[in-house]
Amino acid sequence: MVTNEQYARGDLFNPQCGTRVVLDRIGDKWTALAVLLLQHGPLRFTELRDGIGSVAPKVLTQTLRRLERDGLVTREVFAEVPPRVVYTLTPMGSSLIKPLTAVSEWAEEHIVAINHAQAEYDAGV
Amino acid sequence: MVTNEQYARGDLFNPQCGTRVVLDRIGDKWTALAVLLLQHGPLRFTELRDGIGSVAPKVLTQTLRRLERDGLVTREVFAEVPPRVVYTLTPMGSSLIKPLTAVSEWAEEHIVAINHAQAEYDAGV
DNA sequence: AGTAGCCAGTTACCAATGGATACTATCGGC
DNA sequence: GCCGATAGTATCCATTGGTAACTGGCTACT
Repeated sequence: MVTNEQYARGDLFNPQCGTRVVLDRIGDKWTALAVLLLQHGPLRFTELRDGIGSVAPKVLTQTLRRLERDGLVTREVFAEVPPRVVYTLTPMGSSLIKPLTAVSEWAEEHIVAINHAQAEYDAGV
Repeated sequence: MVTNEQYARGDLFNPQCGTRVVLDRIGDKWTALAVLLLQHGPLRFTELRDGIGSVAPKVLTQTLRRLERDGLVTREVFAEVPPRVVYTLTPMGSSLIKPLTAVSEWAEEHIVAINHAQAEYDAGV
């Protein structure tokens, strides 16, 4: 039975809906973090890599290339030695900061409760 | 060189920061979508599975178990035939809806621009 | 009596994504 | 003529996600 109510949920049930497409894109392991890290200004490849700390260069490259393809960051190469590559948020990329920050703030507020819930669950409550 | 500015970025550079831990958790393939789908009320396993459409039952089970462990959803089993299992957002889970909706709205607003950027990138501009 | 079906999964196996480590190109300095 | 710095590739391994088939308890149909 398909009710009005189901429709009122938005078309999240449709795999083609913008939300789902975008979640597929920014919902991988490092994309959201990379955008958040770039919010205060451009960063170089190594700054991102060392900042994240645990990402393999291959994976960081993939992440940044996808962001570039999606029009969320620009990649500027300076033909110097040693080479310098700078990643910068585009206006569209910057506009994503606000919603991502909302998630980030939620995270900071609830991380303790989440850890607590996990401990209870694991204790077999 | 470590500047004040780097500190002002928040401790996103620290892998233990709440934001990063939470992004690791809800940043997998189906978690955010599952929470969004549950926002209008409880759903059964098959409702989620059929609604998402392309998720394997094994993976959906994993996703829901993680959400339960994190204290974001509750899992109620009714000992009927055929069995009935209902997933419901906890208050903490519900509080995540607002930030996730912010991302969702951003997605709906920018999906066209993203597709456009992709097409340009792929055309080798 | 036998069988088929419903729901909420589980099991076994395969594909795709992510991670660790080593290597490359370029050039200036030692 | 060798080292080091940067921004990556290349190669191989680990972890996650996906596919398809099966389970188990009970009901309904034949």
